[in-house]
Amino acid sequence: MRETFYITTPIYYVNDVPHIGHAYTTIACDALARWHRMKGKKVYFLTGTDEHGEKVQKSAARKGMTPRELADQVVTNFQGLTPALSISNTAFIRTTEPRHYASVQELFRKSLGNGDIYLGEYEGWYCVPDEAYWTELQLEGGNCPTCGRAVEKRKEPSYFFRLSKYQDRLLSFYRENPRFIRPESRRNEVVAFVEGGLNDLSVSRTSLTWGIPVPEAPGHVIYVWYDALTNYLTGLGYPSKTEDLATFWPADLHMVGKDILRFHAVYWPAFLMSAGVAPPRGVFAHGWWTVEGQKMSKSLGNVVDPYEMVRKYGADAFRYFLLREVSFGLDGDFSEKELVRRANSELADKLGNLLNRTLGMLGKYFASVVPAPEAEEPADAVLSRCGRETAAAVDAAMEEVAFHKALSAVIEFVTKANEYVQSTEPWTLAKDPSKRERLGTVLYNALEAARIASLLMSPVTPAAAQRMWETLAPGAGTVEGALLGKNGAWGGLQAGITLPKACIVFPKIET
RNA sequence: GGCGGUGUAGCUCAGACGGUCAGAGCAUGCGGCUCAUAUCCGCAGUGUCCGGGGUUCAACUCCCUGCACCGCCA
Repeated sequence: MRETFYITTPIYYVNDVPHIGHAYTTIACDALARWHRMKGKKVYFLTGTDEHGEKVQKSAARKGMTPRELADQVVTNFQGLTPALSISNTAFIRTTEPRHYASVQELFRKSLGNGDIYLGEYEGWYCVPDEAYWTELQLEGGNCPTCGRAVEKRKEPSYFFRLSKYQDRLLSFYRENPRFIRPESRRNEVVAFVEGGLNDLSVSRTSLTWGIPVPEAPGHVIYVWYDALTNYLTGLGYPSKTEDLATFWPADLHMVGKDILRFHAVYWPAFLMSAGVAPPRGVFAHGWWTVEGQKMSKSLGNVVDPYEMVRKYGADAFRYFLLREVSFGLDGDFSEKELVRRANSELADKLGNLLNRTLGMLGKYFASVVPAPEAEEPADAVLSRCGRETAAAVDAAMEEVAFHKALSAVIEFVTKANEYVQSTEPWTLAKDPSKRERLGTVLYNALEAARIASLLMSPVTPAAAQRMWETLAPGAGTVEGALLGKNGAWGGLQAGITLPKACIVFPKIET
């Protein structure tokens, strides 16, 4: 097992307003980061913002600000996601930072130096009023797709990256690293795309001013993807030979939405190969959300605001729903009714109630002091085995980035634990003084199941898991500091300690 | 137009190498418990496994074909 884990979100375009898509990617990364930390790895988790380009420049001009002033103002929309969604990122990068300029220019120089970047001419359909280029395909009825006005063919000098040269190297890279692109179906698409041949890529513009200057080429500004993708390297300190860079590069996983898979799975490794830097180990393309059965769009006014969801339901329930509802990688439908249903039925009624009902009996029958487990009966063995198997199943699921599988395994285990309580009937045992040892054993096992479950849930519902953890393991530190190997073993619940009489971890959401 | 994928209970989906594979969850109906956040547990279903051919002793599972939907590319 590798001892380190470097995971990234895409950098979000600062001109956008955060929506469920941003939240989704970030939450998925956070759950993985937390999981790998729990396995004892050193984790670096990077997120940030993309702040250059046409749109920022124009928005700023409209507001009478410099692009940088605007960026400084709106970057907080994304930085605020960290506390709101309980995100545990290591760092937050902005492409307007001087260190990023140095990083991009250095990478650019490398490819310029070996001839992979050359000066050519970019030609496209230009909309004068919008100051934007469009490709033949993007045009609508021969006109600008955003304003509908006529476009004209224009040329400008541009630096190109010799992407065409990398077709074979990319294909063999995919072959040698079958898990580089996931899920499988997306991998096939990318391979087919590359097999179809690659065109050289325009990586600079003279029609743009808000961006990173091409070194020694006045008037040229580095264009979108070359600038944006490089953030993953800058975040670790590139081009300085920092300890972080040595420790964490190549990245283990770039988490992306399916719309930007190609840039990450084709362009990015090619840029790196050219510059003599190792390509990342993995890219995972996740799906999109519809909202209440409809496509999410500004014009429909159904854009889901993550801040509002957190205000209404709490970060844990929101995170849980996003990762539980769909097979990770596929599209899903976001429905508040479904969110509430899942949170109430699975988090409150099954998981929360397992803990609370058991604490109630512990208070009543043992003055809240945890008894030591005595002679093991078959039902106990079944439960503890299930606990161990669940931990292994969650581990396997997280390795394949299948959050839905991990979570359904935990809920299944919790259901088994509730069945265990139901079938052992501690309330009946309590009426017979000769069954006191058995009663103690049953309650111990039920509490232990809740403790294991809280640990396994912690990457997805960190705040609630923490409440459970400090209830069941008082003084044992935070759940974030817990290790799966050490704290996840069955029997970790300490006998003799006094626990609270009740603990409502997930209040029911009233509708 | 090219390549790839999907089509299984009302809904969302699982179904390794063809023979207890016809399943789970939700929703629905009925029953049980009482420790608990009116929570938990049990039982019961319903299915032309998209249509049509074929291979086989045997196909939801393999092959061909038709239809529908989706993705990527052009």
